Amino acid sequence: MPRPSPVTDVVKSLFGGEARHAWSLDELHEAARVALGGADYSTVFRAVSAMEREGAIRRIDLGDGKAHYEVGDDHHEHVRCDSCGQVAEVPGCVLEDAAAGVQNSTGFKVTSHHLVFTGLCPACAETPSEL
Amino acid sequence: MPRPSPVTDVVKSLFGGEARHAWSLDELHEAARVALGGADYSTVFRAVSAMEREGAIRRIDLGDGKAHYEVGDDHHEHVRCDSCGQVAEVPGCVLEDAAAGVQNSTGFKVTSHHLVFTGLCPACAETPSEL
DNA sequence: ATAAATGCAAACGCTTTGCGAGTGC
DNA sequence: GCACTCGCAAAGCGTTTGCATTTAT
Repeated sequence: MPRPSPVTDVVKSLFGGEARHAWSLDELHEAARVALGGADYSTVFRAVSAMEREGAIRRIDLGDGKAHYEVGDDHHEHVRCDSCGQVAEVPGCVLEDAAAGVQNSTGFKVTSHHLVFTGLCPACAETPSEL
Repeated sequence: MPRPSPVTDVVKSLFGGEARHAWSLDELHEAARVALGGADYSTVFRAVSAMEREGAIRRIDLGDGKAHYEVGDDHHEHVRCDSCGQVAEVPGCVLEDAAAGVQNSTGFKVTSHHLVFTGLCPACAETPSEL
């Protein structure tokens, strides 16, 4: 077994922790950097890659050009704030049956889907001046 | 006014033409290169950017890491084949009301969404050996 | 001359990899 | 000594931009 792996451990704990979902590599890197005295981007990347390979986390694309990762237990969709970038998750999956419809209308055998709602989070929706 | 602009013209015509949807820059570049004797990637990019700026086309993200563009009249979703990458469009928009649900459950003011189904196109679903 | 389109090459942002050094066991 | 993690630096990949050239008016 591996012995000390501060960076990797921190990354793992980050996913274990709080309600934070959909980490980007930047965010993970920054968090790791803060938690320890410093951590390299590539090390964080490798930790994340390993976790993804093991199936512990899943990579998702939120349409902002960056890769995001989240713990891969349940399947759900996301809402991303156009203004601040905050991401929240949508409780249920509204698409289970929609997939069937798609299959009928296009002939594609739908195996998965990828949905992101965008809009404004409660906070940004209130502030008169957005970005 | 601009005078001769072979590349740009070809790009525009490509969008006007056939049933081809969701062009990637590569595809546009290749098509333009074939149509004329040659065309530069950046020129194609600029033509596309201009069209996007004018609202003639819309950029969409199909989750394959590349930018895709399509004529921006109606709003619809996509199905992309995991095997060959072919993209088909899904007739209706199944999400109009779903967005309302999301808004209720998350508090986000949903202004847009971005959905891509993935799976296997009819052809790839039949062939026993896929990529 | 002027304005515009083009090609070329290089910059960029983010992801990914090669490699050498440090370190528990 | 070995296996493993880490950091550094550089490579990749796709997108974007700067600049000099050509060309139709």
